[in-house]
Amino acid sequence: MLLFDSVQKIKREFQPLVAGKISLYVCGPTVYDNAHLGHAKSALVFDLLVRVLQTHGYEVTYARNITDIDDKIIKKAIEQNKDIKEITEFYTDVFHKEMDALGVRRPNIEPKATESLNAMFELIQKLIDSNHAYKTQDGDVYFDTLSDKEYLSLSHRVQEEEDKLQRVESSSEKKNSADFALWKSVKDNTLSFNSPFGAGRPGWHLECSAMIEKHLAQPNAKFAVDIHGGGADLLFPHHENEAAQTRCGTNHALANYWIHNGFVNIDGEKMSKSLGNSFFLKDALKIYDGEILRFYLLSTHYRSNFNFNEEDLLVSKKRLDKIYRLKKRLFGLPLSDEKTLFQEELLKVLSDDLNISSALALIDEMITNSNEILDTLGKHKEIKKEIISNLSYIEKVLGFGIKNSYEYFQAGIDEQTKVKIANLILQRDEAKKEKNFAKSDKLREEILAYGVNIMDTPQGTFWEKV
RNA sequence: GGUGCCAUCGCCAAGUGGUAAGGCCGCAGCCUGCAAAGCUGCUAUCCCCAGUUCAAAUCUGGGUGGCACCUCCA
Repeated sequence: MLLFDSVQKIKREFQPLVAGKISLYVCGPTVYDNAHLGHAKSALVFDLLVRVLQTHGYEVTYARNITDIDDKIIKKAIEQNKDIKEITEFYTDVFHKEMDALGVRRPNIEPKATESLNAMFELIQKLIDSNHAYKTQDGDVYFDTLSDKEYLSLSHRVQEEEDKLQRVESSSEKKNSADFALWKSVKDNTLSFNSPFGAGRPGWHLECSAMIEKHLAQPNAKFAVDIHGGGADLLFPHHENEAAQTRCGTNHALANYWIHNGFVNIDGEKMSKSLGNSFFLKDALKIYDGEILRFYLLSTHYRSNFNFNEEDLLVSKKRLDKIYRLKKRLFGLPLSDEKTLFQEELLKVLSDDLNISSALALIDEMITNSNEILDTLGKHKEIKKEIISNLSYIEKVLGFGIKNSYEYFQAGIDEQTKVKIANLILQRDEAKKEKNFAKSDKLREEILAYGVNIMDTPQGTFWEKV
């Protein structure tokens, strides 16, 4: 398995810290607003990574945090005159449901900041004890970036000399402009926790380091976890700071491999709250099937920037349709998990830093070959078994084709309409038998008016939602 | 300004030294009462210039054009 390590900037052969096991930590959402397509992309990428690693036989422990302590959450709670917990629980629940719709499996561990405070206190204390952190007169605790010789080694950034020298006169503030808060003292009545460092709130970067120590860290390994992931924008400062905290506060570095996914843009522009062009998942899911969104968002390489547009999304729908049409041709036949060459090749390309384009090309080729065989050798039992096992392999590794194929094609059509369509098809079949094609064509028009397509096959007439 | 990434057919997109995958669209055909679906065939020399090499989309240098991070952000 080759993975591109975004810190070393090369593809590296993956070697786990413990044979057969993998620890993976991914930065999850701050639950103060609806998730957008970018959150979906990130979750999908790591869902795919976990599936591929598991297919290789690794036992993966996957943790993705929920940030439920944050200034933006507090702001929203005040604005809406709601309890903070009400906000965080609501958006956590929405996030879960939306991820389910995308076929993103839940991580094994989903730690929350509010449940990880003791781990954070421990880490802060260690950093203070080792002179990597200091307390200001205001009661804040800062990480001393100058005390970490390797600071900025992750993001390969060069710290400006002026910045370094920019020592602040007042002792109540931080020593260096790059220093970041581990603990922020809070004087108001918003959201505050008691700590050995006084009442306050943790800095954002701290929770990830603390949670990793608490839930995943290998005590005697060189790295706390095998893989740490997140969106490309997190590399600096978030991951840089996490790495510094862990490096200085524990006896190991944070992660052996760093994986960062690319961005989702809309009309060539970055989605952002400030630009007001966020495409929220809840809105996307109203228009498009979750599995189509899954296919679309995964259809280009995870590190590339992704430019969302509806035309390309509809192409993804067509490609997914082809999987389901093949599945429909084999409807009702027993499942099979026979190993095939196709599966071997699929896993091989996905093992090269998740080369999804090559994987999709293999799938299209498999579908075309299978359709051709079914067209010509309709009764070939062994071949059918192979195709079925290939389809279930795609389901397992990529999460495509998980639904019942009839339900997939008829989703969103109510029962009443389904009955009407079925009746019209019966009438049309009668007209066709009588060779009354004028009538049968007229009936077809009526059927198409429901926004569905029909197809005559030797097994009868089927319909699909357009 | 600093750091880094990218530029492949009308569109999306692999390939990163050995002579251009795949999908969409389009065209032609098979199948069909006609369609739809499915199948078959056809469609690019890789932003520009120079260099290295027996050989470059792939390496080097220089352009041009996009983009990201440097502040909360997936």
